[in-house]
Amino acid sequence: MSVTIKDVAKAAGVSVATVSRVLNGSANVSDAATKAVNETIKELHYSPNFLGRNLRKCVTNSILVIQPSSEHSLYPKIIAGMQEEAALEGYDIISSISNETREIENRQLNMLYNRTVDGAVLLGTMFDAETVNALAENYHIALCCEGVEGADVLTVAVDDELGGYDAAKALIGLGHEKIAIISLKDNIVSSSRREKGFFKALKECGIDIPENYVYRGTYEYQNGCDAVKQFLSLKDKPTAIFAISDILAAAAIKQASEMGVEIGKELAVIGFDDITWCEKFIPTISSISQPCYEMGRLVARKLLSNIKGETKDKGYYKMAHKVMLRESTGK
Amino acid sequence: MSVTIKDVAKAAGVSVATVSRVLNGSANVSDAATKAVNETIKELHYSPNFLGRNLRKCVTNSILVIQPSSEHSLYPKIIAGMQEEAALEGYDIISSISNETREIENRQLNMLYNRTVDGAVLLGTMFDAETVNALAENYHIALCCEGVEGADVLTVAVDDELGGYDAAKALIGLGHEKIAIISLKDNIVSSSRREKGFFKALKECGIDIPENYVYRGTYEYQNGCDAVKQFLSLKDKPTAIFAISDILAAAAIKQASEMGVEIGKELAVIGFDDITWCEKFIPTISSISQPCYEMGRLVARKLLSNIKGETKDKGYYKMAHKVMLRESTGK
DNA sequence: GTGAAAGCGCTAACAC
DNA sequence: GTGTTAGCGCTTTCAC
Repeated sequence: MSVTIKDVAKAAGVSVATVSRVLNGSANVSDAATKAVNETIKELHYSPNFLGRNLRKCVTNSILVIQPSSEHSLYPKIIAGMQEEAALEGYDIISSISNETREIENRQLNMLYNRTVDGAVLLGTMFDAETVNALAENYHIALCCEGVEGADVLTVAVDDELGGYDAAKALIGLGHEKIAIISLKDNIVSSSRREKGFFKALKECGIDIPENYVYRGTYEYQNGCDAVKQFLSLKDKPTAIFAISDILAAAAIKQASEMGVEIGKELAVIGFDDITWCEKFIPTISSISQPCYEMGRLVARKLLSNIKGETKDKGYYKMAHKVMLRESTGK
Repeated sequence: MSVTIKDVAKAAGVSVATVSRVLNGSANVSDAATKAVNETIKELHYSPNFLGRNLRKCVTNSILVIQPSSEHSLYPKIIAGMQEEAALEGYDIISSISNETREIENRQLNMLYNRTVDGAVLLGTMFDAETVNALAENYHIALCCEGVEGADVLTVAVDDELGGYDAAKALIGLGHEKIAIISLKDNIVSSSRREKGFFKALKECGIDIPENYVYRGTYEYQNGCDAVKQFLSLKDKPTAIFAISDILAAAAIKQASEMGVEIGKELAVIGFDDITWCEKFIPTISSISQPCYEMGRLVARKLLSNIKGETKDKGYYKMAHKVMLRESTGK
């Protein structure tokens, strides 16, 4: 059906080996042969079948990235960084979405098992340390954005604890002492670290918050609304809120606004991640910024280096975050 | 290095053919053999190498989807729909981002040329009709979300013209007559159709708008701001704006708010696409909703049917949109 | 019900 | 500088 290397060889009057050599720019091929082959390739619209090539070479030149969710606007930026870096080595990045489902995630990892890709990057995984470690034992994988507690796997992420710490410090620095937090019920590494850093900062500054200043739910937008409803129903209302994600921060802001609270004046809100909408929102949202693009580049570079066998890097790389203060925390 | 079908055959005491039969559930294999093979597979942690399988079968069971941009929040929903539908047929969806660059898009289409995927869906392409047609001639491709004028290729999209028409009608229905539009300078099919529909509605209702009620720029957020600055600097200001994308609508709203205009009262704004943030924004944004998930499902189903050779469908499927009225157009 | 063997398209020894 | 050939891992006829 489709034109193969054999067809090209025949039409160009050379052997398949020569065609292959031209294709791969390897070894010595006479100018005449090179020209003949290249012309024939164009004429016949030949494109090498990578299934054959990859099978033979035992590489695919592509790596998979699995996104747990499609709604998280950091991921595309990370992937863009990976793409840029991977392209330098002739690698493609292909991505898929697991919908935070272990079953789907595993199905997608099949590409790793069945050698359709050379490696995989998990932007947050549903697997536990044991599973991830076993995976890393046999394949080239890396975690990005979200580590796994106890995993001994190449990881690139911000220092979430320090991020949470800095968020709290920023609020304290603005004079707040009644600070509430919107966090997660589930024990997600990044968020529990952010929470940990938050409390560490409070403790350092001698600030003690009541239990009902802590709301734990899910990442869902609605949870941010519910949290604020709880906070604003208290007789002693908080004057500031740290939300462990921007979506929750946006929800908190919207809910508070609807309840007539002036954001940035009566109530300060800071989020985490610094998604694009933070500076498009009304008011603009303060946040902790992750260097997504750089994270993507780094994780790709490290993983590729592992794949190429140059290293067997299982390091945990902590990237520097930035505190972005905007209208939601006052001016 | 890694365990192959041969290893399994040897360990299980059968031939590779039998292992293959068990793997594919094909033909008759004795219970004993089946059991032996399955057990050996588990023991050896065997996973078939798809490069071999795919090469042999001339299929990859995966289709590629190319996103022009990573910032468009409709795409993930469309892809989710595709994934769901494709899974039914045992197909994987893998995606990549072209950054609206023809060169990158073409590089990613290599996966199609070199048979790494069985087909591709383009969520808006930088290619012209001729190129797209040539592509469709030799490969299985489909367009989704964004058609190409003059292309004879399987396409799934909303009726953009009708969408623009309905948006204008909605504003007119709310009593507006001074209606401005934020559109694109570039001749992108979807936006020019939206614009066309907009003007059609105006004409039908005998409404004539001055030239400076029309702002044409890019998809960039900043353009929405600039547009509003222009509109609000006029002595005869518009009372309503139709933005051909939600990002531009959000920008318009933010800019107008900052200039002290009360959205929904003094100025109505309606966007297009109905991205998630429309109902999270302050105020919530009216928009024209696209049935993303369904579009993804349909395009996957149709493309797969083409791939399977059941059809050679080059139809243009128009999906029904919905008008979502929210706070930005008044209550 | 099972095995032997051909061959998918390609690359890389090896020989000349 | 070039051709011949083995073989990557797999499926599938074709015998038996």
